[in-house]
Amino acid sequence: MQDFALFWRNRLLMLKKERQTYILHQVNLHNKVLCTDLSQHMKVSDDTIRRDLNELAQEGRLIKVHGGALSSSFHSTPSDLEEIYSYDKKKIIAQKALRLIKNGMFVITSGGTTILELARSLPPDLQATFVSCSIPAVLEYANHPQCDVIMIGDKVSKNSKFTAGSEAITKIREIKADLCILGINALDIHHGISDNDWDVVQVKKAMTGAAQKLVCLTISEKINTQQPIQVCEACDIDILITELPPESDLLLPYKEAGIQVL
Amino acid sequence: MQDFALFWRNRLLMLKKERQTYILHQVNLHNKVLCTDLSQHMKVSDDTIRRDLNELAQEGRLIKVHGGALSSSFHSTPSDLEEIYSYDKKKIIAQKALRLIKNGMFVITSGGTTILELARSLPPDLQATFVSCSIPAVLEYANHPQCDVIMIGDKVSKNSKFTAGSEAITKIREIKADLCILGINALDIHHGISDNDWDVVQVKKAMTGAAQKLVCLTISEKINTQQPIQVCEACDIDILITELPPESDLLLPYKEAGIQVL
DNA sequence: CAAAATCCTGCATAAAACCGCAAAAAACAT
DNA sequence: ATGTTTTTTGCGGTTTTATGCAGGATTTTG
Repeated sequence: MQDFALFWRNRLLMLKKERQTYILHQVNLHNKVLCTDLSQHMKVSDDTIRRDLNELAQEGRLIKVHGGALSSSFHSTPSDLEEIYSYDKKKIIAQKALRLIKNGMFVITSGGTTILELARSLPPDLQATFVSCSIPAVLEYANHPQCDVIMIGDKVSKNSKFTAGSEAITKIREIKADLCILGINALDIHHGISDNDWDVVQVKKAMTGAAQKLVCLTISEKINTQQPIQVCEACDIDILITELPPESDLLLPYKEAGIQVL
Repeated sequence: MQDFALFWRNRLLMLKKERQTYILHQVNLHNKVLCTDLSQHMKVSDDTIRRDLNELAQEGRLIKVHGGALSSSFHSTPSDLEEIYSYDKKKIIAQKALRLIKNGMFVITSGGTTILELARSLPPDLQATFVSCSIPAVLEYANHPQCDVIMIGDKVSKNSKFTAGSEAITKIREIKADLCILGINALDIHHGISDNDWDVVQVKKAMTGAAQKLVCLTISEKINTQQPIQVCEACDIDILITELPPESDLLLPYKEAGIQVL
């Protein structure tokens, strides 16, 4: 009977972190959560949930509103200023990445603002084929006069406007591109590339295996940071591009790990 | 199953901020919104909507006027009267088509401005799944708070921003949806539905076979016109929707051919 | 100018957020 | 182990927020 008690204790009491992970999952899935739903669902008081939401909101992982919370990616909000701030950096990154793309190449890319900047910067006389799951990226590529564009289809993940699912991954696995260019959200020498969205990670994982060379684009702020879910090891990266000069100290460990830094 | 309760409560209750985001979205799309429309759509009182509009107006996100609100982005006078006129027709068509879409349905649609208008008019509490090859349409569906969206992937046809090819057609053939809703460019009692783009026709052909019911949307100007390539026969259509009242003379032949006219 | 629609203002109410506080649990140190 | 500190959680009471409703004022419309 002690086992029984233990069972229920394990069943009913969710650790704080467990709860918060679950909350984030729900928020990213449904774009919104209600305090009352969550408290009923995991059998804790409203206050506890509210405290969780406030903490998560303070970390910027969601947006707290009266009655619940909304996904932060859902609503274009204060982070826009920061986006504008790093716009210049992304432009530099895009320029560096451009040098890798040659005529006739087959390139598979992720989404994200850095990739969008790359797509906008493509020289008009380039003739290449781009593959992506990201709807905004595909639209941007489609504006190019010469390049071919292939959209990977599947269920659309609404907050981030990209397709994800087993169909998408199967399709990506059928591809062997010349380059895979990923915009990444966290890179650490030990934890490799990581991200906080399950679907994004699955797709990126598939993409890393779908090309001869793996190129990663990121602003330097994201270097030496981690996110919950791993995409791949750092040593899987072939080329790393940031806005910093290649000889910067921050990048030294990655060079030593055999990554080409631009 | 516990998720089920959460599921429904999420759909019944709309957070204030959620509402306001939705309102802004509508305003930016249509350049105007009516208080009464909004309150009916989201099933809250006029007062609540008015308060929302006032708050948003105070933040400068829109311009409050008697009876509703206008987009603040370009309050330049609606220059193109014809544009507005055909917009009204399409809005009528969209409203009629809405009545066919029930909760839980699986709907496959084409692209085009009429379909876009339909996507924008979906009631916020609808829960359905939409499949499409059209990138603008998918983006529009993805803005809906509840509906699932599936993008069919393939090579992107740049001028019209939709995917087409054998992969897409194979994928469409795997689907059996409740409804297929096509925005069409030409309809004639003898030549059926026709279009002028080879890829569009191939995709539409596949779509007509991928659903139990075929619904066609078109403004009356396109009735009794022809285009070079045929999609299907007129008698394959189950339901025809135009901006005209169903008893209009123009539509008589189609009724006689066994098509339900709305 | 009159009727209809829309708005504002205050008020009532229910839900949600906040504030301490105390108990329980977990982590830590001895 | 055992006692101490820290963290986490739930509870009661209070304050704030969100929303609908009723009326009278105001605007639009024909």
